[in-house]
Amino acid sequence: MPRYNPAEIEPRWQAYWERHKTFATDALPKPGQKKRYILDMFPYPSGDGLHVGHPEGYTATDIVSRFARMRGESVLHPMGFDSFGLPAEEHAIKTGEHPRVQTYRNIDNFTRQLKMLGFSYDWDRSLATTDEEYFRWTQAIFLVIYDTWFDTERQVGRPIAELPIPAEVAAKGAGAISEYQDRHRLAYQDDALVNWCPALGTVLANEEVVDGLSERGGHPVQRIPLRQWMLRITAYAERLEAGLEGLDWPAGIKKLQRDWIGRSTGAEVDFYIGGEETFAAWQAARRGKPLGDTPSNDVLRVYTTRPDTLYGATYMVIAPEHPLVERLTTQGQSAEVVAYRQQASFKSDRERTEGEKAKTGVFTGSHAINPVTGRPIPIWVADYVLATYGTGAIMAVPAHDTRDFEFAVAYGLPVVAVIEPPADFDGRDAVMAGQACFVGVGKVIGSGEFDGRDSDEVKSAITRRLADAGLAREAINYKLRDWLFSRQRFWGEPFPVLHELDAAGKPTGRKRAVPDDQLPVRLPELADFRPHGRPEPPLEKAAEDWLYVTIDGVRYKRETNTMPQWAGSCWYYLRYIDPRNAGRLVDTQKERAWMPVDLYVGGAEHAVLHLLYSRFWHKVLYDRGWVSTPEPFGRLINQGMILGEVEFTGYQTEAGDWVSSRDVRRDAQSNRVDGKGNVVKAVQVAEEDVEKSGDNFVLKSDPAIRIDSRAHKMSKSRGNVVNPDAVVRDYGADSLRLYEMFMGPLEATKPWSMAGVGGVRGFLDRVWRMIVDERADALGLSPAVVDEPCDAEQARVLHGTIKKVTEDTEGLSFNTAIARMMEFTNHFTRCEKRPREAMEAIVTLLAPYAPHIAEELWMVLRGGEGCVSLREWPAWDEAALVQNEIDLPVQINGKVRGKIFVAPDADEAAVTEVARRDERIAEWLGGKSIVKTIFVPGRLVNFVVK
RNA sequence: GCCGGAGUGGCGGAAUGGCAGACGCGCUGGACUCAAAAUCCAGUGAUCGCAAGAUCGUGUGGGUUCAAGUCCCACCUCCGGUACCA
Repeated sequence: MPRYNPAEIEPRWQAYWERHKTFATDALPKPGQKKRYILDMFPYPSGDGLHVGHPEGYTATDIVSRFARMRGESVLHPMGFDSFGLPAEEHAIKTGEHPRVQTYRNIDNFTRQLKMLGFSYDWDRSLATTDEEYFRWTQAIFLVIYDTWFDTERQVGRPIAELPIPAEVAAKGAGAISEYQDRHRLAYQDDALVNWCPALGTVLANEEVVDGLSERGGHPVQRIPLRQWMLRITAYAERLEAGLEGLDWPAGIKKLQRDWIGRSTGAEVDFYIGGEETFAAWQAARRGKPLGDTPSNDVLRVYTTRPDTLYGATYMVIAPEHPLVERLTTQGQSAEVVAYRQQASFKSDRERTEGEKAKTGVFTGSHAINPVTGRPIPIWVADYVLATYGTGAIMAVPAHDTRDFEFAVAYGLPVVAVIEPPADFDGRDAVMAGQACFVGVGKVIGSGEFDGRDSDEVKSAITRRLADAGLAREAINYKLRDWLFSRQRFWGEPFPVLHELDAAGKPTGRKRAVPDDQLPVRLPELADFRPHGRPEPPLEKAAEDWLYVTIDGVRYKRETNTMPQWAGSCWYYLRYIDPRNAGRLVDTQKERAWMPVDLYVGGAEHAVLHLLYSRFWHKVLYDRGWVSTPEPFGRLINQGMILGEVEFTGYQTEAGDWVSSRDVRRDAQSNRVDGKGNVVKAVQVAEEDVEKSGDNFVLKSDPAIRIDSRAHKMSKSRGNVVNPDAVVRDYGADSLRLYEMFMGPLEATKPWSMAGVGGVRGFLDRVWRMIVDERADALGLSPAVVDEPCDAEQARVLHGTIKKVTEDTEGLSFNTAIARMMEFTNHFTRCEKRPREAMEAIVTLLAPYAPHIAEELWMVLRGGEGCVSLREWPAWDEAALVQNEIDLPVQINGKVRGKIFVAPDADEAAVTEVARRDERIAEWLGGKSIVKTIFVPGRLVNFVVK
């Protein structure tokens, strides 16, 4: 009884592919073949093993890869592991087991699971970011970045040796030059705030801090300044933004990146703070002189995107950290300002910006002069202005900015409208009276010579006028900040940087790169992974012989920070191209041959950071001649999230009485309560106890009780996680693959359904029975499979299926391709005679989707002749698709009233003629006159009657 | 608040402006069986009707069109992201 038995078939074919290296990729694309680089976002090998979300994207790329190979393309389809990361280190702290041990154990498990699913990766190219041969090159790339400065004029990264040194710097000697270079490198050190948790004795990543408390333990977290490595990604803001244009990425992802980069255009304007008496003289002195890069010390410089509202600037605000705060604070205001600044310093950026809190601030006691009105306006300190954006100071225009308006209302500052809202604007009068805020475009008023013009047109006009007067200049700003690149962690790449020490063992401030022949800088062996209780990195605990090195007689201390997890994932796609190259990060010829990535599939959670960081590194490598394409990833697809099975949730009181979900609310303590305020608990309700009533689900036993139905994210705590191992055990890998592709569009969020897995398994069973004789003793062909050609209808189904599956696979519409293969199977299962050519074709079409069963059936059909995975993709015959008669809907006034059988290419006259003869149509037309006939050849005919 | 995405049978979903609900799950009935499972066949949006058939139907309200799930306007709900960037 040769039943379909995936548990036996699948491991056998996996072993076959591995033995024959079926999916090994040549070093270069085969001559004459199109190259296709198809990439998955590689996983972090967590201890929990593969999640069913992983195989979703991996199956999609596997189908595309197998399909491309069958169409004669050279495919590069690799897989690896993003294996640095916090969990392994935490595990080490807890158990004392080295992170490396756990990491590679997890990688082995992931590899086993991925192989179990039959993905056609070239496993010889597999890599892990924790491999020394890999991070040797991560360190080398860091040194390329370290060796690069950004030439703003030419918008290109160049070797630091080419950085022009100003004469006055050069005059001060080697130390000054080196310091000057350090200030211009794309990798530089700066003091930055880190999350230090004294209770845990460790520094935390931002993701580990929730509401100012540590995620684990809930201990308070302080922000303390520490010397950090930064990467100057802001230098590339312009190019990262511009480069998005040509990418075949989802529009939403591009927009997210654009918003993250946050380019805005406007003006920098200098406001005089030297007092009213000297204003005129100052103004005269400024005339005709362009604004310098550093503002003179008698002005407060602001950045604004709304120069058109300058006449309405009634006060100014500076950030609490602004360098001018102390100078601007008068004696009388000092106590208040000092207190306010101190209070603000306790809050993290996140706390300061979260929620729609009331705005707070204090008056400095000083005034600036509005350069266009000549009137003095007060300068306030408020934390709604961020020191890290623009100039850290703003001109406040309460009439035309909601934040400024709120602040002005709170502190009784004047609101002066300088833009008149359009006549049809609702709160027009309130705006004009200074009681509301209007942010739109309108007519400029109260602005001297600019009155009466459109506000958006005045923007540049006013900037030009001020620029002539030496008071402003056009400016571009980005929200993007430089990338804080160091972590105080053990399990990461060490920085290949050495800090020079003087004879006394004190740092001189000078640094040098670790020489290339000394890479990689390996992690030291630590006896103990527990935090040492100081905010410095764990590597400070390393043995002296690791920590200190002498080169050419100079003693150095190693950098002890490590790189963030992003580092390894920034460039892994390049290493796959040439994974064992010991001399270069990637061979130039191979890189030119395979790059860019043609299809990149992964979760939307990486829409911003990973994809932005990778693009940044890639552009630096491009500028420095290491790679040949300006962008790494040509086409990007985000797979949707897979949710747990749909759950029905009801609510019960303590006493066990049902409460309708309509009456359940959250109280102030966020308990669930019923209408009377009694606390209720959520309980799961079985599907069979629930029925639909109107738009809602209700309890069958009591239709007055409404039940919630929803699918939730899979989570351990919810207990709805689906384990791929169990699915493969119960249904087989082909069923898991096929189900995940059949659930719905790749990019959609969709709930899991184990019954649905059973459904596609049923389909594979049917395919099996269509071809295999299940009643025979040995594996052999069903007697229904015959060496005869298809009849006309079979040919139509066959060629229609080839066409649909080909087009849908190309378009990544896997769900509809599978549906079509099901229709094929339904049709041929009903046929007494199943022509061999049709059976061979369906097995070939199925091969990318369910490769194991396809190989097995191919063996049955062809008796072990070759391997279907490498077979040529079938072509369809358009001629087989044409029908000699179709049923054409006949509409009367847009409603289908009948169908007629006509030739597909019948013309309007013929169709009308046949339709009029049709009994039912004639009845509908009876006594009415046809005003108009709409005829769509081959689709329908519509009579408009009166 | 803002920015995305989505609302179609009991459920997942399908539909270049042209027959709404392909395909799958579930359900109902039938065949096979002593019986069950498995398999095969048929049916399955709602309402009315013995039937032929009719009417309604893609979140809501309006509009464009011979024709709207699809296009336009206004709104509602859900999901995801984001948080004072001047």
